Amino acid sequence: MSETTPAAETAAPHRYTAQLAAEIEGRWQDFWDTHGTFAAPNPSGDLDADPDLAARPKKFIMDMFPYPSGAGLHVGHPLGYIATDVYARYQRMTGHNVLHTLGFDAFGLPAEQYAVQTGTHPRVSTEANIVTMRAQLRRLGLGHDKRRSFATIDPDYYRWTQWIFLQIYDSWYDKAADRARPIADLVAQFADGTRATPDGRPWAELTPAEQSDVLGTHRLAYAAESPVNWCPGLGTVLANEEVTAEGRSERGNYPVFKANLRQWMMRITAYADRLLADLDALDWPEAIKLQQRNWIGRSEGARVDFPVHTVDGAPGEHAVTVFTTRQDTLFGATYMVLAPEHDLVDAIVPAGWPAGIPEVWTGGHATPAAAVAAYRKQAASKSDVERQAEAKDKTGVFTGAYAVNPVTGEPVPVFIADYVLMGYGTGAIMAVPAHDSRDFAFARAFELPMRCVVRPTDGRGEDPATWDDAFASYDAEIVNSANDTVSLNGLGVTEAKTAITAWLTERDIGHGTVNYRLRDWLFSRQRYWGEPFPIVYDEDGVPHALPDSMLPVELPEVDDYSPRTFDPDDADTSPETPLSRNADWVTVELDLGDGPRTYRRETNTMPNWAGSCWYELRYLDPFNSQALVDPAVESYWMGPREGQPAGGVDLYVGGAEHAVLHLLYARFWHKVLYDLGHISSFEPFHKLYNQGMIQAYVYRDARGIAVPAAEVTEDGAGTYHYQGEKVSRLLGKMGKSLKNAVTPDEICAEYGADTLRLYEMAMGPLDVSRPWDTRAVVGQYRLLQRLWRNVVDETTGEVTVSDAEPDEQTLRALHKAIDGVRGDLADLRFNTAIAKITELNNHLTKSGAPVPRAVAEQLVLLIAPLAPHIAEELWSRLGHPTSVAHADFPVADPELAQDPAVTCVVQVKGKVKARLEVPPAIADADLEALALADPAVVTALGGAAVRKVIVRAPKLVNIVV
RNA sequence: GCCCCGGUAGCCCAGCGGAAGAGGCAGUGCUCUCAAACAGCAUCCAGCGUGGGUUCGAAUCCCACCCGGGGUACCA
Repeated sequence: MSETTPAAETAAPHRYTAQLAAEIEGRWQDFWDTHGTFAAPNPSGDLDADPDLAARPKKFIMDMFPYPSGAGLHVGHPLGYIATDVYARYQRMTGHNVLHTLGFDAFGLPAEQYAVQTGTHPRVSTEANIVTMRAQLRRLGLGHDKRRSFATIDPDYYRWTQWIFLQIYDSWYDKAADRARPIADLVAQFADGTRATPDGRPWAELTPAEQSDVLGTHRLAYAAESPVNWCPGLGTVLANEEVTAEGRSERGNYPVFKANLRQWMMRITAYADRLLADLDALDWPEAIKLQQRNWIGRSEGARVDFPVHTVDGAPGEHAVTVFTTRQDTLFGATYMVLAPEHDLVDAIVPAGWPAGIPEVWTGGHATPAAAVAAYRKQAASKSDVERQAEAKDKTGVFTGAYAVNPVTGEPVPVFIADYVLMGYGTGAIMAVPAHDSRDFAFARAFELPMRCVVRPTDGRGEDPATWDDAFASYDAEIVNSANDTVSLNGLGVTEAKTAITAWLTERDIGHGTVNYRLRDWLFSRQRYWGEPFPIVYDEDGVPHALPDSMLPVELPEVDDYSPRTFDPDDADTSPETPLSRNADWVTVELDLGDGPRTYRRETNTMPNWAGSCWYELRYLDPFNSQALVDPAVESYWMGPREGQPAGGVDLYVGGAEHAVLHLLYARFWHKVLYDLGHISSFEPFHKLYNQGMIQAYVYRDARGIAVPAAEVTEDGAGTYHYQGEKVSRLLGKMGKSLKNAVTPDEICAEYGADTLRLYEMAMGPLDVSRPWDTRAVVGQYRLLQRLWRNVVDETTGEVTVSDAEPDEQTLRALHKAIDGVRGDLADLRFNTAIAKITELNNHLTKSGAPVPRAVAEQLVLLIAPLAPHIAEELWSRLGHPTSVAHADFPVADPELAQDPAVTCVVQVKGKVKARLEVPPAIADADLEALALADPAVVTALGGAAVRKVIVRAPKLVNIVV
């Protein structure tokens, strides 16, 4: 955009230019800060300031916690922040006490990696980034309650993160009560014998270490040896949720390996059912609910024991338990598969191959043990990518052992194969090749028998030998499924499941069960830049929780905070925690109640999800030093109420990429705190909204390298050039590396923050992704210029509004706009709200006359949530001494919002033949008579008999002949 | 493979059972200007991805398919 020339400035010295916008915006931002315009009062406590405001209905509006990136913001980042700000401002103007603020999620890998790259201490670089980001966001005019902003790295904040960890650590899940309870209750049960210890000895006879181990199997936060995702390239272990389907780290895209390590875990699985069930009460996008449901992966089925005998051993020596959702097909189970890592494999492998087995079963090995060892080695060396790529080609090997199908009594061979996963169900399956496509593929590859036990409904016949794939439908009848004591023949799938489950239960062979895909949450990381655990170990290695008085456990200053990383492909490495290098800090003398003793600190740190698991609660009461949140304050802002049975934040806006990770973890912590009586809501976020992405064109040269988008030229024929060379164009993400980033700072400088806000909101619906187009920004700038001109004389700077009464047409346009804008803003349809404001403003511009004051003021109020700076300025120039932020939003007069006459379309056989101007309240009968009497209609009918008349007063009459 | 979301003027998008268009960008012409930019005024532009169906009537509802985006993936 070109500079305003001196000539133009002379002609219109008071025009709304970027310079004027910048001046106005800076001035009002200062005003808001000075006057605490957006400070939301609490009903009690140290933020209790304004009882009148606190008496209003509340709205708690939140954005997802950003991490303060060192790279700076591009225009895509603030999209959600602007949207929540517009919504919050609208709610504030419609009589609500609105809490809206923004803090920073400043621990974790991104902040640490940035710090490592730039060679500065994470705290220094992170705090500098926060300062930069705060300045960038301030420029947008966001109405945040800045008193309530904090960062997760503030010791005052992570003191409570640690406190919550201890609450979780000191809790267990009481299945009978279906809630978490203090671990002390469990200790009491063990102590008084209500609950037996695992080995039956009295509780008091267990050593402290043994007691600690027993409690560890119940605690909601526990340390355990388990197979975890070890990422040498990052030097840390990762949660399942942080590993992509390709078996790489979500951050950095490094290979991830399975390793058995002692790590902290969170028993989120205890909450699987509630996390699933409570989704129903939430106002979330269905897609996100679906992703959470899939992640939790509840499936109903049965566990069935298959006795296994080896050729050498006695029958029934071992039993392999399988999990199946198709217990109705048990008669069709013709072989079994164990995961290669299954711990029963070694116990059942015989010394030699049984006689007469097909050659493919042995994998060419001389003994079962050799075959198993070779297959295990091969399976372990395969990356998940390879495993996935080869998913269609089933591999495996016979263990040499046979199990007994408990309903048919037939021996079934037991295989190991990597298509059965150790981590799901029991790590063992019964294979029903006729009715499961994976088993079918395996059976074909290994010449295994199939038995049809569900009659196909697609006419393929009952001989699986002739089939191309398994028949897996549920909507069919069971056949070939009977023994001496039970018959499923003729039953449907559902009835058969019930019947066979009852039969299995009666004989103690199996039972109905529910299985979850969800696993416990790996909670420790080998990082410096995270919350330290408030845990120390004594000389016996028994963990001890630190008392409240010793919190926070602050991160020590260290010289070397870098993670120890390794060759990304070297699986034979193990993590080293940066904190362990600091002996002075690790070894500590404490008095935990039995005199001063020497302890060793936990040197893992918490994952970056920890700080974002509960921040919504701290916004409510950020300075409380006695509790994480005052219960009265929590209940005021988040408590359950009409339409929000679980309570929670009224509106939570953020990207869909957090569908599982953050949202699941935060819900889990919230429920624990609820169970322990600290809060009254049992869901953190009532309404969730996912904003779309702002995309941008990526231009690449012949080598495929991105070229600066700003310097690409377009010719008429839709081809693009950079420095004379043809380049390709593709819609993608916006970012520095793609050389297509546009920053809010440059748009603000060019047009002002109000224009940027309007443009981002006008581009399209909030939840849809759309491409950024810098050229189009000027449209919103023009709107603001016209608005300005409708109130202020560009030459003199005088307010030009008249005291005349508005004419009827203008009044109607105004009330129609008010009516529409209210609905649109309340429903986050900012794009259409802006269109309606533009329409009204254009109407006033076209009329040419000075705008009546009454109309100008209402117009300013209408646009105030969207373009708050210009609204404040005009509001002030119109003579109002107070901020527009708490002014009342206009209310439409329903009479005026409706047109006095509407055009009614008269159709004959669906074709428009006449138009009538009728009052909107006209009765159906009157309208029909009017239509039938219309000369054009009479002509069109040509005397034909009228069969039917459809009347949709007042807009349409359709005559069928 | 499966599951979501979306395909309406050159572009971004309204309309979501009843005359295809709310708003914006770009284009074109004109006004202002010495000229240009800015600004203003006017104007051009689609038959709603494709094919079926339901209906008096479909961009809107249903089915199938195509294209684009996202998610997920041997979960027994």
